[in-house]
Amino acid sequence: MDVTDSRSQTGETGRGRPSALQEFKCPIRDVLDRVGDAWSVLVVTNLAEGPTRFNELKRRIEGISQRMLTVTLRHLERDGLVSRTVMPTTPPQVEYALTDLGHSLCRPLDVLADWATANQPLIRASRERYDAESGG
Amino acid sequence: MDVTDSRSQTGETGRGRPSALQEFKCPIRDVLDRVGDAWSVLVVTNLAEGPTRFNELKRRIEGISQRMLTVTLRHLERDGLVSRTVMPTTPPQVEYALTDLGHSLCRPLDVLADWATANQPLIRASRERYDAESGG
DNA sequence: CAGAATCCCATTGGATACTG
DNA sequence: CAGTATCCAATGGGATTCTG
Repeated sequence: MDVTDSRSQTGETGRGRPSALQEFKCPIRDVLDRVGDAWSVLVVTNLAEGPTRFNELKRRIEGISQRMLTVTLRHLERDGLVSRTVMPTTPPQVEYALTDLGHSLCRPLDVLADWATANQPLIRASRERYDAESGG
Repeated sequence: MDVTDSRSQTGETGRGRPSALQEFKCPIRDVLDRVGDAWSVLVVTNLAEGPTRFNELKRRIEGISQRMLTVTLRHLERDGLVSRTVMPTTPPQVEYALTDLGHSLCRPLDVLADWATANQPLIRASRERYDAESGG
């Protein structure tokens, strides 16, 4: 199963990915990795509005597969960014919510999003210019 | 060759990855992707100190492969975050530097890094707790 | 020095089917 | 509803080799 991360404790897979920076390169890389993950950001953003149930999240984050939503939520829960509450009903309901730590991430995320939004036009333009010069 | 991104213009690979959010999900995702990329951040951080040549970068970002440094620099150049200057010497020297846009990214990056640094202990602790409960 | 090209395995992640 | 398990295609990225 690919949900378990016991691998990440050895820090060495053999070849695969660097794993290098994970340990000795940049001590905060593993934290940043979660931000780089597209789905994680989407999930955190959605949960910022309030506690949400599994399928509601799945519906809102249109395009995410069931598997990735599960995996992403597990990661966020493991990191203490998201809490998971099971309601003993039939059928069972599970509610996900941001923890305080999770909420605290929203600010840095907003700063980054603001930068991205503000500079997206320049970046897009730069890409078109680059592609035009390369291709022609 | 995997350096070309003509794929990203169609926005559809067939199955592979979502590519979904790339276009219609989160318009700034493609920008954020660059931040999520471990190497990109490392390169930008290093260039923030001043213009640097290829092999000097490779030496400083210990662990990066030649291929990934090339690919990463191309991406950053395409996005207009990094400039590439070829000095007509023998042997040729190529100097990479942050553009104004590249420099402007440093602030949001710092904010994020500060958050990561400040909260890493909590996250680590949460992970250990989670792993202990799951494993035991 | 600064890359480009090739080879190839490891991880990613969608699709699908099954469970409590 | 809220997952878990399995299968498999596509991508990521290190290692290696070759060039101007």
